[in-house]
Amino acid sequence: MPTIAAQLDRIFRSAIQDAFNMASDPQIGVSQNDKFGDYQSNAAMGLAKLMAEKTGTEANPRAIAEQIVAKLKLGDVATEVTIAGPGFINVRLSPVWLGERLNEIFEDARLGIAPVGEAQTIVVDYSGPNIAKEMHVGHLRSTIIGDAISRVLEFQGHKIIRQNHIGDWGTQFGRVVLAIWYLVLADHLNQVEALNRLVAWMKAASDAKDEAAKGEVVHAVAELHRYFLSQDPDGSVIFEPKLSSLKLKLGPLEALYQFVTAVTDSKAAEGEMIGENPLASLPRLFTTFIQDPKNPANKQEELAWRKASEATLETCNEIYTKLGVKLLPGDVRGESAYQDDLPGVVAELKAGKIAVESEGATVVMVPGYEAPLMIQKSDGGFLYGTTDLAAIRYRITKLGAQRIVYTHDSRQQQHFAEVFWTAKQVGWAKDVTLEYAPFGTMLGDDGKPFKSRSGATVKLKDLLDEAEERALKAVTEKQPDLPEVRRKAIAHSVGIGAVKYADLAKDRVSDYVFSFDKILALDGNTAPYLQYARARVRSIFRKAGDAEVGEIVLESPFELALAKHILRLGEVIDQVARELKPHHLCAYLYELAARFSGFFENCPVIQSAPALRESRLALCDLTARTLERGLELLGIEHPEQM
RNA sequence: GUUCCCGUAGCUCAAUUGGAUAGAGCGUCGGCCUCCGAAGCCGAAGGUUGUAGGUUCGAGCCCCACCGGGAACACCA
Repeated sequence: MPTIAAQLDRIFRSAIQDAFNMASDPQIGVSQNDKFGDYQSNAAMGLAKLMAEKTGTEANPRAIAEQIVAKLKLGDVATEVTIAGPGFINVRLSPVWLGERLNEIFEDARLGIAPVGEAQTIVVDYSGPNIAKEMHVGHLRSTIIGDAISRVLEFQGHKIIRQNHIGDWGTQFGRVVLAIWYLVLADHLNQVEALNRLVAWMKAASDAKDEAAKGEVVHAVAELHRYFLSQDPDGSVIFEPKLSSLKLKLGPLEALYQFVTAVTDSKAAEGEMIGENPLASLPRLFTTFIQDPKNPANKQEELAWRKASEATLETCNEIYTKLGVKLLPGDVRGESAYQDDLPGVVAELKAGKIAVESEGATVVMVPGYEAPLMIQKSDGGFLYGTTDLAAIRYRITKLGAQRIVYTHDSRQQQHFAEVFWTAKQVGWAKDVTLEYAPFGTMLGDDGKPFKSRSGATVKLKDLLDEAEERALKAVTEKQPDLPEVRRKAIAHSVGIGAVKYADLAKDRVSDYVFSFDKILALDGNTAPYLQYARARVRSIFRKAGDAEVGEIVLESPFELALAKHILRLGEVIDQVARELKPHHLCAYLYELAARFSGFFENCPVIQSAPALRESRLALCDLTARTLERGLELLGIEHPEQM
């Protein structure tokens, strides 16, 4: 069944055609105020202006509205059509017709929402964590929003290809390899404690911004480094043999990675020589090794990099599972996957005269931007823009993408604008829609970026754990008699759902303030409220026993208000898909729960006479199924009982 | 310096992308449990949409200038 808005669009469109012999958008919208009607067309005012411009004489919008209304073939859809204000055409839908529509969608698992006519292949690029770093709250929004958008587009019937463009390449890998080298050597040479002491010392010196102390640490690190090197000069004695059997864990790796970064970035590292190189240059050295991974001489570096990737992805997958996000290991195609394509990308851009040489580097001058998009450094190295362009080309030519959606934070706005422009200019994305769905920062109660009390970035896992713990506390308080397994399962659904919903319910473009108390509240636009509303509807059926569900007949205004809203799900899904903004669906579900409350308070179900009871039970069932479908499209669970 | 995003009730957020009287929740005040789940529901108070112009039948939304907050800007990703 087409949406009501779509049906009215068609009817009004042909009425305008009949009246004025012209094609025009009838501007169908839902009435804001119930007293006007249910839907309205705002076309008359625009048409009046258009005609005035054409003929040079004044046109009265109300008269135009009357001519449209005269041609309307609404059949049994509406009971009332009125013209109001400057020329609004208000339509009140027929309760009988609405009842028929509900009975029609009742039989349909998709709730009457037809798949789109022309299915597209859409790539959705989201999450994108970095290797050797645990996911933190900064990755939450991309992961959650990207997942919800994917689900909605998929439900519409599009072919969705999820792409996890992980940060698994680049100059930072020298540091990662160096960190693993320290890890392995320290372990084998009984220097773990010594290394840990240095790590703690460096952190203290960095926190205190004490340059002199940092210099001392760097000196000590260099000493340990030289000792390691003396025991295993080319990695063949300890590093390589131990590497293949190494069980690398992300936690220790990340700590050591940060340590290596702090050490090699410090000024003192320039003065500390390791063989022919200063300590600071070692990461760059490893980076050059790793950029030739197929060379047998670089086997150990390549293996270390792979270990780091595996350890990171393992942890990410745990998070994805916990979040109930539909990102699978097979969706991972990170920056490293495009390395072979980069020279070709640059060559093609140069051949097309889109990229030019500038100060020894290769850049694309994008109109409107002062800074160009860099695609090759003067030393021949490539940049993330190059990788992004290679990914676009791959997605279009190999994956057959007709639309590519990026959910990444708004700081990348300029970067994506330049990359998209370049992809269009070179011709790869000629008939492809490239869309950037940016989002703002997650803030703490203080209005500053969300951090722990000590000021550190909050690990995503810790945030989710706390949400579940708080939810468990609430469940235990309200339902102490439930067995612990059940309570934990509910707490998982509620806690994780609350975090996800809080993120999805806000317009993604602006920053938003995160507060555990608010997102877990049972009042207001929260996941627990919707989950509760749905559990409450379902409980009616437990109470009703074997009562039958029957034909829906709408009489009470509360039934009508609920019915009209249920029938709007398809319109809202269209809107979410068009704008890539899941918060419209959240607002819809919240309104649905509110209208159900009105119905529930005023319309007895079980105690009613058989025919009415059957009708109202069917309405309850449709409400529950709409809530369930909506929550599923957001990626949020709905426990049977709370 | 250039470019971009955001300023809406005390607080957290909406407003069908230019439509009618700017809506919710929290908080405040007042009601509702012999009654289908009170983790709930109903009602009241609360606004010069940062400021000042402009565009038109109509502006929270578009244009201009300010004010305030945030961000990105050549060899990191």
